[in-house]
Amino acid sequence: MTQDLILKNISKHISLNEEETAYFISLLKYKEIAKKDRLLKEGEICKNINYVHSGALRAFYNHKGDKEATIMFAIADWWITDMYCFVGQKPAMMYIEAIEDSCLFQLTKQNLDMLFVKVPKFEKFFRILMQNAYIREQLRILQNLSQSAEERYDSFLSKYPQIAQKITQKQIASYLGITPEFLSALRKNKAKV
Amino acid sequence: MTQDLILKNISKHISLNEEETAYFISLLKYKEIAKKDRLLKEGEICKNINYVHSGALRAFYNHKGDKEATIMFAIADWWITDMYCFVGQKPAMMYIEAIEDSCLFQLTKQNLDMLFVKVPKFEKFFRILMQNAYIREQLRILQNLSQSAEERYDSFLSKYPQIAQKITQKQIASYLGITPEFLSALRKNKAKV
DNA sequence: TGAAAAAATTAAGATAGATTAAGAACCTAG
DNA sequence: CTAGGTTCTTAATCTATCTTAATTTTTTCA
Repeated sequence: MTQDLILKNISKHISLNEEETAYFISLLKYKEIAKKDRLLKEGEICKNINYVHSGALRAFYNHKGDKEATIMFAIADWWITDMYCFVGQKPAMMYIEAIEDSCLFQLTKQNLDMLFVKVPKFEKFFRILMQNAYIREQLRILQNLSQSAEERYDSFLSKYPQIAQKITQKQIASYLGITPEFLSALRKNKAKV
Repeated sequence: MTQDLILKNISKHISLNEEETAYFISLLKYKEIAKKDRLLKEGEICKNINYVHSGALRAFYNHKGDKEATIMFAIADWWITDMYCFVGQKPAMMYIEAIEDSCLFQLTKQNLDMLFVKVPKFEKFFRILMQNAYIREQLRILQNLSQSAEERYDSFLSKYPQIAQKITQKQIASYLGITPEFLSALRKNKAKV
């Protein structure tokens, strides 16, 4: 367990002195989670924002108790939470589940708020993090509105090859908004050509 | 032309003293735009982020020269830009068009960057703005993945009644990701019941 | 005010993608 | 190493939504 990676992630956008670094580290909680275990369940208060040190996670929404809609994947060096419920400390709408054994650093809402007060530079860091997340989601919407399932599958593979390796077809399908059966048919078609 | 509204918008999340207020106002450019005119065209560098003082705007992506995908609407007291292209000062992917005669306050990227340096509180303001935008887009993705066109139409009407009044069926359809013909059929169905 | 343009509706035929069901190929835990 | 559970595939059938095209209604602006 080392904070090197998360500090490097932070240093992409802001520089911290020793004191600030030490304070930041003091607020982090280290957590290991086994494959298939859940970090967050629907209805629970979403207490933490999570930095993925290693492993892979998936956030999904369980629609009417059966169909799963995958909201996002997160692999090493990504941040993940149910942002809506985290910022409002409301019961979660989604599940967050480990796809592999994973190591995380967690920040509670309370600690993050303290961090913003004591080291205001972190406002900038999270401003950029939220900005990038917004841009990513907006691009995904644009693709969902304008592309066919096959085009979206191709985009996904070329944009997130490292993620595609780690997950099942079923999970890819639930991210693309199609059934696993239809994805299977798409793949068969592509293989032919 | 008065900055009251935009200052009130800012004061929802941060407080400014007189000097900061004056400096902020000095960076704003006031702009009026007539219905149907375009604030931004595909390929142009996206120079500004825009606060809507009055009126209404629509951001859309023009897919393969024909189908339009509406990314967002913005009415009074909203902010709008092509965020991806604004932050990277890249050629825009989208069009931004006035739905009605509108009045805006604009901030260039350069002025916004200066603002962040001189009044770091604005990092917090934009952190919250981006956070809310991210949450909104993520919720929209969730709905696109898990709901039928009719359910999305109902959500849109109940979430944005003020916007729904100002726009055409065609624009609603392009926001929902369906054809105007199909939306018309949905509406006919609802009217029956 | 009236002509032209744009939007909305209707309806018929087409299709992308869903559903169901069954078998084959895998994990994974005991 | 094996049994039971997932996951993946295949194929038939079904359905939500698209396409096209014609007609009506509404809006625009000269």
